[in-house]
Amino acid sequence: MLIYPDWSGILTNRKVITFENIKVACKNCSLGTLCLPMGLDPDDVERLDGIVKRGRPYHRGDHLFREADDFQSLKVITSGSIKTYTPNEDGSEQVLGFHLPGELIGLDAIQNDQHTCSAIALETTAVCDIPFDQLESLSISIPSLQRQIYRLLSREIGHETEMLTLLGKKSAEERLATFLLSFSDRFKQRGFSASDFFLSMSRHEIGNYLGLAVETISRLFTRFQDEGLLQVERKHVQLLNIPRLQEIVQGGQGEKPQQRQI
Amino acid sequence: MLIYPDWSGILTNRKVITFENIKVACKNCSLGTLCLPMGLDPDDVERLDGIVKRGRPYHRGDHLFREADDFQSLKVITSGSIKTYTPNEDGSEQVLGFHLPGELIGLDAIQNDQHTCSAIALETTAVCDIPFDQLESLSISIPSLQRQIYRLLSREIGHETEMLTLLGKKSAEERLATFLLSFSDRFKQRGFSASDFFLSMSRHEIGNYLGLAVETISRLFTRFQDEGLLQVERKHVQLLNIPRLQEIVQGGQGEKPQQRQI
DNA sequence: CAAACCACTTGATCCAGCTCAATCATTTCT
DNA sequence: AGAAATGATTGAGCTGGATCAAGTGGTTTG
Repeated sequence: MLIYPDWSGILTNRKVITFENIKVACKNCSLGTLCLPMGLDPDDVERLDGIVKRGRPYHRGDHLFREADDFQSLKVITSGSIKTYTPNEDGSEQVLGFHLPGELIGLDAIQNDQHTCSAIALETTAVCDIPFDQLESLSISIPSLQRQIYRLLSREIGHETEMLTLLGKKSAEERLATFLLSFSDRFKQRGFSASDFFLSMSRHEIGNYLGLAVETISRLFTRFQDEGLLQVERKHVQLLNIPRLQEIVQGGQGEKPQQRQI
Repeated sequence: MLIYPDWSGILTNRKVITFENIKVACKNCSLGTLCLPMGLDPDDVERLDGIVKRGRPYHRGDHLFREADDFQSLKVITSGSIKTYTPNEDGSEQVLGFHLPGELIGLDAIQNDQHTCSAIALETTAVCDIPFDQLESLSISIPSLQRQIYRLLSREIGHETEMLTLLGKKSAEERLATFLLSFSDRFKQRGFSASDFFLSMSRHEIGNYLGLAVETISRLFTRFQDEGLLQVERKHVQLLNIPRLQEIVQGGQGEKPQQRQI
């Protein structure tokens, strides 16, 4: 599924090639408009290319990094998908996000040069590695890159802010609808169908992410299907009534304005 | 309460002084170790001083900015306290945070040069204004400042991540204990008592922030008081058993590890 | 190809926290 | 000072979603 790099040359045994050295060309990458180089001029993208590395692809269940690992580089997903989560003291975890191609992960680790969450591949996944110290140096000499990094960090804050509202105020129904439409939008942005896609994560992980029990997720899928909003079979989802889902996200039917505070 | 600037000279009418022009000296500020200049060397702090402005103080209920306002500058609180929140379509709101002296607000606005939340003073509050375009320029010539901004943005992401776990997984009791200990720590960092302080926000706002009803907050305060964990009267809180509150934050009594996923 | 396992679904029951409602206390307004 | 509005507390009852339990189908393993 999704955009896929061509590993054929690499996987033949003509020659041993260290993955570390594979040259990546942001300028040819289809993710250009979503990814870090977005809005940079061609010369600067060239310089960025100089520090970006592509590593070996990850398989389902492989970790990109774990909480408390030293922070070396930001990762940009180029294909596949990633789950980030924080392991809690007890064996449980909080899922923080699901990440698609073009998205940057590891931003939380800049603070202390140490990862504060873990990242695991949900399917076969390729990433670009951007060593952060080099990115930092480069951003001193490329103001538009510096600006871009500020914006990306700020965007991440904005995303998390939206999640706070989701978890603080929304009903189970609203949460799942929001979740589905988020994927719909993101797939669309990436040139895929907005209404027919595969979710790479389990019901359990969806529930964890949305602050709901697995059973609730399962029941909601059934309910949405019964109401003709979607068709779901295992990980395959087809949205049949996006406008109605959008209504649900807006607060479903009966609003109730809250009294002001202060 | 808290650190207070001396306005006496300004408020006399010897001379009209525009507040915009008041020179701020980060190097003399008691918040140095908490605030933006943290870790910069003295020369660089001097240059930062060149762009920092102090405006007129805000009174309870005044807005520092509102959602959708153009983004001009980051704000650092120097005294008082601020609530940030996102107004929802209907009249309700989601409280995003409560901010104390030394804390930076407006970081979410960098993304689109537009504020995505509103900020309102909970009491008389003074702030420093840091015009962001100037900060950005300055950070190109001061690498350690650039680094500091990256870290602050990353730290904000980390905070919000913790809130996601709070809202996604914790019980009402755990949420309020976390909330109280967060203030305890932050007051302590600022040189105030860790166990005796005033909360400047209403029960309603606490509830909104923690994803709980007002009544739940009220009942929990009563319960905690009955259990001897704290003494509360209106906005005045005295923590009597911080270790026990810490236990509650850790998950109270009976843990229950969750099954792994994947 | 069976056996074991796992993800998911569905049903039944339970309960933490919400909602509704009444009372008080405090602040603000006239 | 008295009235009105706002904020906080407390009680009673309700409910959305959790938990517990059982069953189903898909997938992996030996």
